[in-house]
Amino acid sequence: MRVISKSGEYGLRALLHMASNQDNERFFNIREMSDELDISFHFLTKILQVLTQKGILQSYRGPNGGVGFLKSAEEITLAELVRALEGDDFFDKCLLGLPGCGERQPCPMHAYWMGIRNNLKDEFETTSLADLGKNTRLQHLRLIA
Amino acid sequence: MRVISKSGEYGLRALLHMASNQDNERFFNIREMSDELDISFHFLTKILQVLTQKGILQSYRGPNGGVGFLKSAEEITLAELVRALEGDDFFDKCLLGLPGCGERQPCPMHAYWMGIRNNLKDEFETTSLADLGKNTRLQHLRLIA
DNA sequence: ATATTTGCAGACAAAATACTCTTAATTCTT
DNA sequence: AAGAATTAAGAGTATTTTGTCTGCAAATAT
Repeated sequence: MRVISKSGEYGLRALLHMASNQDNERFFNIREMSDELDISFHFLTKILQVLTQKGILQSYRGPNGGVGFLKSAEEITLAELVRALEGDDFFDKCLLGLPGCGERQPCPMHAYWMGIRNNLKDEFETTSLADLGKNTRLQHLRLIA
Repeated sequence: MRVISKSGEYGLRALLHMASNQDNERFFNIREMSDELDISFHFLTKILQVLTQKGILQSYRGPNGGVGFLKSAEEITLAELVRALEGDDFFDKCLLGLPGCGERQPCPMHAYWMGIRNNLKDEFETTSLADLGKNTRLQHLRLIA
């Protein structure tokens, strides 16, 4: 079940890394992160750029530059992040890929799938990056292979 | 949420189409299906070939040839079909794509994601193609755009 | 038998995704 | 003011996925 794309995985990992740090206000050097997480620097840069454009991160250039949370990690839900990384329709897509699938013109999987999908959405909507980050730190969970 | 690939979508749609037919024993002409479902003939052929190789379908060549269920649609679970289409590890993959993620070396999302994943697996495991097909037929649900 | 219809198999092409490289813009340091 | 460090932006490359084409193999019909 590849729920998210490779760039989605990378973005999520990077932000979990940031959120697992004690200091939530801190700016993170992208090069350091790409080294630690073993993700291509330029590729990660691009992914984080998107998150900056979408108002989840802020960035500064120059020496000691980097990226940091714009909102606090408590206010960023997993759902919001995933939507930013994978597209706004992430939680609305038809399992069979049929355009315009919905209550009016449901596919055979629609009702069934909507239940599962909404469940996931609720879960992701009520989970903050801070939660996941704190857990990561306290339990020393790994973000690398 | 792109849970399944394009070829997975096509395979699922084709088999739902077959399962929604009254006659479960029938053989279906691939060309007719590709026309009705608006899927590339050769591409669909390839997808169904895989299902034939995996023992879900059987096929016959020649005039009036086609593909039909090997087991009855009652015995084919959605989980089995999706595994055949998307790979056996479909319900086991790490959300962050980390190899070897598991109880011993969990990623930050592991426990969380495992819950959601297993839920989906249970749902898919207890849903048969026949169920979905019957529903499709009785409610005239659409399998095309 | 021969021709026709169908699925099988593999090569090829196009599109999407993943990744790399180069240059520009910004910030800091001295 | 000059230079170094860092992110932004965009072009370019590689890999994977998706889709097409051509010929072969099997079954049927005549």
